[in-house]
Amino acid sequence: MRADAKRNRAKILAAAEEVFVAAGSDASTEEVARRAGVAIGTVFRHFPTKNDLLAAIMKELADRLAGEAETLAAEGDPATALFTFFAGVVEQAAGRKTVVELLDVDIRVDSQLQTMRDAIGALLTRAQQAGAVRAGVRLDEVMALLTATSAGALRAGWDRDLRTRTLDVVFAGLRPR
Amino acid sequence: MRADAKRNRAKILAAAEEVFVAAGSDASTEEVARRAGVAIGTVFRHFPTKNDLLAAIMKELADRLAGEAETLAAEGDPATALFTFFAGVVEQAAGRKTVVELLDVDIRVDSQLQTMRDAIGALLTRAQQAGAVRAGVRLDEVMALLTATSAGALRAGWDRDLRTRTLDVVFAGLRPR
Amino acid sequence: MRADAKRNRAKILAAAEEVFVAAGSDASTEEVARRAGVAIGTVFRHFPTKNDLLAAIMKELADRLAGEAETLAAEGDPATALFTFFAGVVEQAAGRKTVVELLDVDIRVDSQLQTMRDAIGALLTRAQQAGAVRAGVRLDEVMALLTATSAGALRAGWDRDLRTRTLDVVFAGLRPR
Amino acid sequence: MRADAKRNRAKILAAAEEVFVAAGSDASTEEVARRAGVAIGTVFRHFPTKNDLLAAIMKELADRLAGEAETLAAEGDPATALFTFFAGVVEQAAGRKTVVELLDVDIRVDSQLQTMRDAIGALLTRAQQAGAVRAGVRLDEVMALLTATSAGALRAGWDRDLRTRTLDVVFAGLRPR
DNA sequence: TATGAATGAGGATTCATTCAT
DNA sequence: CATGAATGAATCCTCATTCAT
Repeated sequence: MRADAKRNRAKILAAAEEVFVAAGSDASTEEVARRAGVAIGTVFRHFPTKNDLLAAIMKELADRLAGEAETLAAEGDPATALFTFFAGVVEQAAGRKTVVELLDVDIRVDSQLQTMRDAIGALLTRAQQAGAVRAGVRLDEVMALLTATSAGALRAGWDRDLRTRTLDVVFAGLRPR
Repeated sequence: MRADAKRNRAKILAAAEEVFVAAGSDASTEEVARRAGVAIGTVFRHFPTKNDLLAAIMKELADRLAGEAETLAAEGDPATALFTFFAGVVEQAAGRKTVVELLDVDIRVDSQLQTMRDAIGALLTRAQQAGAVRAGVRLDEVMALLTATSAGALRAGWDRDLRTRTLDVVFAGLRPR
Repeated sequence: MRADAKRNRAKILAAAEEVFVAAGSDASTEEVARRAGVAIGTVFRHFPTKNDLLAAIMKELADRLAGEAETLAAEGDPATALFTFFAGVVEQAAGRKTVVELLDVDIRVDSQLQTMRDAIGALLTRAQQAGAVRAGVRLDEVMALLTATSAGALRAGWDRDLRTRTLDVVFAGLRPR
Repeated sequence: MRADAKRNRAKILAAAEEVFVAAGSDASTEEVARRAGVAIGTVFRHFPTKNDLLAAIMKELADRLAGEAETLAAEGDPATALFTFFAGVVEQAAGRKTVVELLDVDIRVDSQLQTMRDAIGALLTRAQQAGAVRAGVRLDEVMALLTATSAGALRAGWDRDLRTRTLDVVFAGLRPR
């Protein structure tokens, strides 16, 4: 791929994230093109269908989150890393920096997203080994809570205080009694 | 309003709930009319815009939930009523019996929904008085968790086991240490 | 169907015939709407896809031709009726009064067009019984020649003289030696 | 023109014939480029518009047919050469080996195609001199019948038997009584 | 009031053509 | 000269909304 094409691809992805986060996944592809500063044809050259574009955003997001989770698993304090990660994701959602709406679609099914699940799974295991999370908790419900609260923060527009208080409850629920 | 008009209004609301729950809020108004057995013009006579129709469904839902909450507040065990209610809402969402997607839109703003908030607030207060919920927990985060988990159950299609395990965490987080 | 709707349907069909004959079957549906004096949505309400519209024109044409053939079979001179009909079809094609382009699509397959085939078959049989057409000639090649010459007259714009001379050859080929 | 450019031109023409015959003349130029193994820009460098490309194919076809006709005129039996040529063209059309769709566009107008007309004219003259074709038959209707039956064989997909029977009628019509 | 036909803006997608690399 | 990315007009189709019947 040529340099300018790669640059455009990135611009389109960035614009798409903004647009779809702001207006939901039925915002128009035209709007994405406008925000990216390219013609509509360019969007479709890079992503042959609108769905491909949405999938690409999802993949990007999953990769980014997986990276963050892996870093924390490698470097962070096992007792707090999961909570740090969790809060960070919700924070990003609230800041419209990510596309949480897409998180709850097929997240357990799509093999492309397995990496992210694995990374978060590692955080969970380490937190449990450190005694920071109850042994009975499984990855499934952690993912469920993560997507649910991220989506809430994003769509319902929870303010900072509400986010904190809500996560307090969730984290308390995860900790051993 | 004439009797047949009132009957039509009810038919339309019922059809709209079915349709929007089944196909998301961008199902067509035509589809609602078809399911209700009326012509499209009749739908728009009762609800001048599609948004009005969605709002009416939301109101209906809020009223129904408020009723359930009030009943539980009046008759239920203060220590468990909130949890019972909470689980019931999530269960309805999972069973597509309600329109949770709409719950997180303006739920604190819309004065029409105040009643529901109040009813749930009463459940919370009583649970705290009974020592079943930590004193520091506020209604805002309870609502946040309720909408977030309901939406998750609905959209992401959590199965019964996952719903239970997820709510276990939330409820543990609400209880005193 | 309401009276105005029926009127519009007819206007659309007429416009479509004109447009598709003039510009080929990839003329735009917009153009048809414009020519019919209705909005684009009206065209699609009557014919949900462009293909449905093309099919409807074809059906209309087939019905009209079947009617003409039946009339001639009932009333005309057996020895000349087939030739009269044949020449009439080619003449209509030349006058852009019909949509010959569509004739050669699936004409033997589509059951809706069977009627027309049958009517022309009757003409052929009677012509053979009257000794005006060789016994060995089958309906298939008559249809083939009919569509081929009609399409030629339409698309290649044969003038009157050329049409006559071309049909002279064909008719001579059909007659007994 | 450089050697590689000439080679590209040929590759493009060959690919275009394949593509347009297979998918009709509204196949995309991209598809032609892909089949030719060149970039889209190269196609447009050689043929500034899609129409130019179609015209070039037509010219090629006309030249090839003219060649065949000339060979037959020089070497063949005058009494059968025209029929042989005629049947050969229809056969090629049926075998998708040529682009008959284009034959009926401006075939009398375009001076580039005069050669082909002349060659077929020679076949006709010789056939008439040999007494194999009626004296009154003119080149125009022979061309008309040729294009009409070729187009029919191509587009309507006449099978071998139907082609034979149809040409039998045409040839009978051309012969003296 | 109910009906359902008409409207027309909007949206996804395609493709001939241009032009920077 | 070749490449292939970018352009943007054009096309099919959908759907909220209006309005004649």
